[in-house]
Amino acid sequence: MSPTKARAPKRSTYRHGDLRQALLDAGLELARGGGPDAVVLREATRRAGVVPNAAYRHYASRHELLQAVRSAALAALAVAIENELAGLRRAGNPAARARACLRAVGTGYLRFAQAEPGLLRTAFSVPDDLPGSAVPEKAGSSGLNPFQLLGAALDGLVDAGVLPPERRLGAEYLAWSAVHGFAMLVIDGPLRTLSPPQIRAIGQRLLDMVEKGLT
Amino acid sequence: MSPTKARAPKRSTYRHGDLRQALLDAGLELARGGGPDAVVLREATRRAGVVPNAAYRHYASRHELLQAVRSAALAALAVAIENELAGLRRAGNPAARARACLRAVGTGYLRFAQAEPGLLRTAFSVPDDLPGSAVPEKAGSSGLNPFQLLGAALDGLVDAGVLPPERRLGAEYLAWSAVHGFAMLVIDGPLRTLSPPQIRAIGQRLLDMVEKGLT
DNA sequence: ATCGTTATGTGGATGGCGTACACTTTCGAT
DNA sequence: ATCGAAAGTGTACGCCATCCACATAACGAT
Repeated sequence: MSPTKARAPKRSTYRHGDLRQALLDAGLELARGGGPDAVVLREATRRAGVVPNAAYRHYASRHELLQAVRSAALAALAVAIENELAGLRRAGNPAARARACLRAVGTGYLRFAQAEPGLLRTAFSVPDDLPGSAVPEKAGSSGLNPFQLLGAALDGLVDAGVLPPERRLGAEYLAWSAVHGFAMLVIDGPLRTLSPPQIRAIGQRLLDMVEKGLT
Repeated sequence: MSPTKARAPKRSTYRHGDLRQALLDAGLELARGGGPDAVVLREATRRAGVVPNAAYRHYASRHELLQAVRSAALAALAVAIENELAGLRRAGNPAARARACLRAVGTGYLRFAQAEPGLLRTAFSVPDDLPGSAVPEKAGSSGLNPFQLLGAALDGLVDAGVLPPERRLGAEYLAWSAVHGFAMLVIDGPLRTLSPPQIRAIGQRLLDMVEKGLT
């Protein structure tokens, strides 16, 4: 018979090389497909070609692995936003440019939500226990997290004279809430069944609302 | 010794009476405390004083029970919003009244989010598989679900001449996104650590933004 | 080069979970 | 009184996270 219980994963080297990273990658893949609940420790070790317990040499628990996946997912979101910002054609008018920046942050967020719903859900899933800081630490390639990218865009609006300075404080929360809420309702909420074009259209109107309501 | 394995739950009657409802209640209680993941079938049956498998006479799977809990949680949200609307002092000006209605829907939503975070998270958790309609069916005591209550408030704005009719279509999505997103970020997102007064203040500004951005 | 030390994986076990199948008890219609 | 369906129980399986003891390979001091 073929060995039904191939318990010991076959690997040329006893050492794995970089199991920690391999587990993170596997976890990200799982999260991509099924959100935070799909990040199953045993499955991650399976994919890394290693016995379940090996994971505990690198993460104290499933929650720690999940936390690492969360951070990575958040960083991926930051990268997506940065890409959106990078693809921005620079309009002459500073005010228009500042507005475009804010919109780019929003559309980057929404684009990511549609492209990687599992990762977005994971990034913002509850950390089960950890108190955690008010705002995520992890950063994208530019060293900024999504929240900071949004803040920068808002600063730009103030500099361009579009947003009155007295309305700047806490404005991140307002803009973020609108975009995040829409993303969530679209990903797994009641707006799930809207067609992609509908979603894009409403997304644009949402950004209109934010822009108008904020300034 | 006390019987370590009290397998057969002690009940005077072999029949339970209304196990279906008892399981729903237990599930709601679990969801209240820990969100959708806390709705554990075995624990629900335990609380109902019944063996795990008994649940399958009333729900085909854990997911079906969870779905029932979801509906109940959504109905609870609708009730909370209705209460907020009921407590509204009727201003003379129709326009002001319509605005107050919209605000009441928003504040009811946010109040519920703070009072029952577990239920709100459960109400909007992903239904795992079911396609489901675009908008929840279940209703509060007035027979309307939260989405419909919001729609009614927006209709009122149009009637009062505050909201241009051409902006009415899809306006629910915009308002809902903002409020829902804020609720989510506050419940288990990065805004978790804000103080309740801060939250209330920002919540009001959020509603300002929606009102201004929408009309 | 040798030899511990220690980091890293393995094996085996425990208890919780969802759920399938077969059995038993009770209720209500006949 | 009888019998069939409805509701609960028992047993079992496989999956999960995690604990403990053990094995092995890589590395640094000698």
